Amino acid sequence: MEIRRLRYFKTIADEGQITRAAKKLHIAQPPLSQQLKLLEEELNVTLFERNGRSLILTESGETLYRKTSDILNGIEDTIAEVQAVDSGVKGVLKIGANKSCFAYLLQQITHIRERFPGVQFKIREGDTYTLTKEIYEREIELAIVRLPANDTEFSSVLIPPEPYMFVISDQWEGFCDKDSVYMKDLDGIPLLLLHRLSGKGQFEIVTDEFQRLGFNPNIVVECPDAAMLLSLTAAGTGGTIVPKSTLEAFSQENLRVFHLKDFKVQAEAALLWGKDRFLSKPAREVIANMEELY
Amino acid sequence: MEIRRLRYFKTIADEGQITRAAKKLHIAQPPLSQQLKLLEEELNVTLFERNGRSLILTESGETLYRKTSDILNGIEDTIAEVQAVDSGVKGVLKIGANKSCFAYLLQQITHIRERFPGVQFKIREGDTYTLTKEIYEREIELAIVRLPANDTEFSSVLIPPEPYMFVISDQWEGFCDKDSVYMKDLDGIPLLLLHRLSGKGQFEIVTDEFQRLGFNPNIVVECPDAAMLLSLTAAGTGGTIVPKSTLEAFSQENLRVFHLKDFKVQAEAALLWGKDRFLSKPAREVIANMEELY
DNA sequence: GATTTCGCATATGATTTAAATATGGGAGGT
DNA sequence: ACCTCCCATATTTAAATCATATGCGAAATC
Repeated sequence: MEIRRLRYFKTIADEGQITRAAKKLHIAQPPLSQQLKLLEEELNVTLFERNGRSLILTESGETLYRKTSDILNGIEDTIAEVQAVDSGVKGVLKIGANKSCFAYLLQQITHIRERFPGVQFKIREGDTYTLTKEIYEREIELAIVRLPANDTEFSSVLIPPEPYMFVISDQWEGFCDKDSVYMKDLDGIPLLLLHRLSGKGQFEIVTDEFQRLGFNPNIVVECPDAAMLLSLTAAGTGGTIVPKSTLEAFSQENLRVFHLKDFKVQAEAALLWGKDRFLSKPAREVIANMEELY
Repeated sequence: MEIRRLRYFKTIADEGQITRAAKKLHIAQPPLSQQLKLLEEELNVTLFERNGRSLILTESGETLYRKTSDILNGIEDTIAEVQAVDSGVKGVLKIGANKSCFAYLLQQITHIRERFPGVQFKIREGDTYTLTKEIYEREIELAIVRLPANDTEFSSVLIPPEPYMFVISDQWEGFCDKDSVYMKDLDGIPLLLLHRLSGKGQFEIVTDEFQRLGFNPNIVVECPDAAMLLSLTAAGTGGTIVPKSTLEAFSQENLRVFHLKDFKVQAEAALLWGKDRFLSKPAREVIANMEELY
């Protein structure tokens, strides 16, 4: 049973006449008579009682008529929904980010919510390795992660490097009173560092930098979660080194923040997605927005 | 959006491959590729992400896929239901009858319930005039009525005439003790007669018969409802004259029944339906059954 | 009651649409 | 590097749909 036939049938039933229905459908009368006949033959059912010039629905016809509206409306709704999803008006954006990149994620979510208020978000958190794997397995479309990352299978928008900041509790006694420090000032301070679950990451970058300057850092905590790290820091466990934007996302009370004057390495992050992957409208919008911003 | 396309789409999604889907659909691969493309163009949406030889549903595609089953099932169910209604397996038989013809109606309902257990009944009760009007207005398909009736607009199956019976309460004192009586025996007995709301009917037939024999009946009740009539009779109000079958339908306690030896007129009834009207399967079955029986 | 009007049905030719065959190209697998 | 598998395009063939012309019967009008 083709939908055109159903639509024809409904119009005939509505108009109570083939001729009038044909006009409404912008076709000639004979093909409409023919299509009705074909529908009846296909269903092997008499749909209209023809008596002279009057058409009256049979019981089978009534039955079909009652269902027809549901079917046609269902199809129209489906088309509308599919197009809404495609246009990004509706849908789910599955996106991941490192905790330390949460500030960027926050920014993009805000942006998408303005452009496409109907879009839902499924957010994954994890280290760069985990998230790239999840892109590969299509569990997420996009990820905002700290570099380095395997970029042979991913396209990316680079986010401008941002400085690492040193953070320590404002209750910490005997620390310098300016707003920037040198690496040597950290000597002896217990350090809490971000640690990735696998692969080379910031932990290695920071420790390498210490080694370059000839220090041997006193690392007391390695933690993969930036929010936890800052919480521990605020509690006075020690000092930590995090990218600047991380501080914006997880702003915490009782923290003092310092520039690190001779810490040359900067935190690099990027928005990643699968090479040649189909991307939803919201995903494309995030990419476009990132490219414009950075 | 044509259903064929939807079916094709669903098959492709199920099989995850155009080639395999084409085999399942018993068509060649190229037209299937083409139809998928046309569907995408029609919706202006990308349904599958094509990457080399793999087809993966996009979010829009997923959305469409989820709805497609509902739509296709809905259509199949509808077809099945329409055909069921047409074949009489399901449906509503709208039928009317005089109260005095209720025995025939009972018989036919029993018959249809055996043949088509799914059929529902809408029963109208009324006098012949009312019921023929209801046929004309399509409120009922069939009517079993006492004659005479306007037969220019109706087709009919005649039911063999049946004798009128005289009925009186068994509490009635001083009445004859045989099982048949003559009209003259009714002289003086208060009579309760069926009366139609309009047109000429049994009331006139019975009174005419009395006049033919030179009696002047003592009519104390005129009532259009046979069941009420018999109830009044059982209560000892008087005697009544009804067709034999009526007694079978509304069998009542405490009644004595007599043949009327010199009452020549017999009760005539018929099954009526609109000339050239479309009739449902159950209606046609009732007609066939009636024709066979009588 | 004759005539006109209206609406459905059929027939035939034209147009559009779908399917089949043949073929090319790109991604995986060997 | 080769072969295999699968999708896409091009072209031809078949089928379905539509339009035009026309006939027929029932209602409406005079």
